[in-house]
Amino acid sequence: MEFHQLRYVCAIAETGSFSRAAERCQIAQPSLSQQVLKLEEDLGTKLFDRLGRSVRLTEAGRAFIPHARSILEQIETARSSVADKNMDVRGSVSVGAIPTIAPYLMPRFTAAFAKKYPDAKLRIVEETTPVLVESLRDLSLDLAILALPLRHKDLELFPIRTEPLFAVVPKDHPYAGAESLALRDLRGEPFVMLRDGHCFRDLSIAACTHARITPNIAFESAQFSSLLGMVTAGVGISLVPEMAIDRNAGCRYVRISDPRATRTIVAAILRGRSFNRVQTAFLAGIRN
Amino acid sequence: MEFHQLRYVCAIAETGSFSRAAERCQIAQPSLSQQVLKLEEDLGTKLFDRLGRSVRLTEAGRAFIPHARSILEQIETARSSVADKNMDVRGSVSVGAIPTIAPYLMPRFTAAFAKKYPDAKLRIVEETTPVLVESLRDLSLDLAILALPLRHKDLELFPIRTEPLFAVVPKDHPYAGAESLALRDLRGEPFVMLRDGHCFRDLSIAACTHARITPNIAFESAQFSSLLGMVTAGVGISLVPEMAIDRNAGCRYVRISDPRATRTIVAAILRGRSFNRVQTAFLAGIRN
DNA sequence: TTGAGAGTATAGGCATTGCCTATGGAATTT
DNA sequence: AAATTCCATAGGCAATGCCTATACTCTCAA
Repeated sequence: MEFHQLRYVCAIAETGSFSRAAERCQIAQPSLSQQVLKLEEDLGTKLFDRLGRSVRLTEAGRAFIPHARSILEQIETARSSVADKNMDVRGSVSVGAIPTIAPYLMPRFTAAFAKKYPDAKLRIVEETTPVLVESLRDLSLDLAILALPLRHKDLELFPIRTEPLFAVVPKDHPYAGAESLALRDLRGEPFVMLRDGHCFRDLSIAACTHARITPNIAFESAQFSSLLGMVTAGVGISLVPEMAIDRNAGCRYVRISDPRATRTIVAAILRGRSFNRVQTAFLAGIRN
Repeated sequence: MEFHQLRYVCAIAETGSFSRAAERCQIAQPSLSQQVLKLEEDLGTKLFDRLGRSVRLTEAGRAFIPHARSILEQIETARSSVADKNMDVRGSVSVGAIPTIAPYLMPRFTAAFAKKYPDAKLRIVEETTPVLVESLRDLSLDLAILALPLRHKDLELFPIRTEPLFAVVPKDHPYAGAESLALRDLRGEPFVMLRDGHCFRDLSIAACTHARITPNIAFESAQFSSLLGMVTAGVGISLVPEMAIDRNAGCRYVRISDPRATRTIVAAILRGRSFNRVQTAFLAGIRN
């Protein structure tokens, strides 16, 4: 039994003629005749009586045709359900972002995205890189906004942006009015930094090590805003990515001139994943 | 979209692996892989994510699989419904018989048939040959028990029995004690016969004509029993087929020795008709 | 009664399809 | 690091579905 055979027998049942059914199905009449014969052999019974020049359903045929019609209808329903799912703007997307990106990138972007896809279901989580990578792997997250470097071959990465690092200094700091400075200029300064586990801390230390300075870490925290408060209080200076600049705080931001003092933000997905319309739109949107 | 593709994707959904699905479907894994790819191209979306060495349904796949399962189930239901109909002992059969056969053949046979097929639905009608032939043609009858000669190419005939003709004479007739007689011996005798429209009348007259006698028809009726009454009363003699012999009547039956003085009874169906189990059984039964 | 027309069935040919085996590529396990 | 496992690709081939041509039968009109 094949689908085209079902289409042919239904066409015969509707038109009352092999020839007209063949026209409707856009095949030659002998081809249709052969396929009907084949189906009848497969089922072990005649579906049509050939009475001279007219054709009539047999009892078995009358029993069969409603099933055949239903199957063909369900094929269309199956196609539609897949097409709908594929184009559904009511889909969901789960996105993770690391804490040094989430508060600066996600609010504005997700507000704009929700406006564009009002029926989409967004789920945003803020976690560290290892946690987010694991969630991508177990498929509880569709997308993660991370920072390089990453060494996961099973992830497919889409660059979003590369931003310079800035030194945050107290208002009365000698470098407060400088247009830029080199990392080596910060040798001997006390630092306030994110604690272990944050990839930005690793990035900062890597940049310092490359500039041959060993940062004296006077204070650690889990969020930039705490760090900024400490800088304002004169406890020490810090490094932040450009997106974390807060113009209203009592600090000054000075661009780091070292060419390697940058952070590349990426969107990461698990390699091999297929996405629905909403997920695809989110990924496309956040890259622009 | 083809049935085998649906079988393959359902097997993957159930086993979680292309390789195990291929085993279950008894085809090589590359063949299954290609068919899944073809279905995905046809639908325009991925049904499965290939994640390293594991496979997982996509959203579109999760939407599709229930439909695919339902379609495959319905295919089996369709097959079953046809097979059931083909083997159903509760089917119906409509049979016609001409008046010179019906009262002698149908009662005993239909009683035996009803005992053998208690759930079958029998419908028996008694009509003349032209009416029965027309009913076969418009499909209101499945089978007709008729007598030769017939000249209908659209009918398929199955011989039941050939029986000799008998002369019916009064008890005190000179031939009453004869073992047999030739038709020519009846020249000059008055006849009582069935009226026009009955094929047995045509048969009788044809036999007489062939024997070179012109029967003097003193009385006509529509049934043998009336004819028998007239013979008993001495109004004339008659011809009857063997099956119409009534041993309890006040007449004597003498076999006609002319070799052409016979009647062949046949079961007739419309050429090209397919039959259900009950109709097939009836036809087979009445031929034995 | 005869010939034309209409409809289904058969025959043979051919492009396409579904399956095969062999093997490549990548991930996972030992 | 090597072996194993799983899916994907490649090339070959038998089976299939369609084609055209035509046979056969029935119906209709002259």
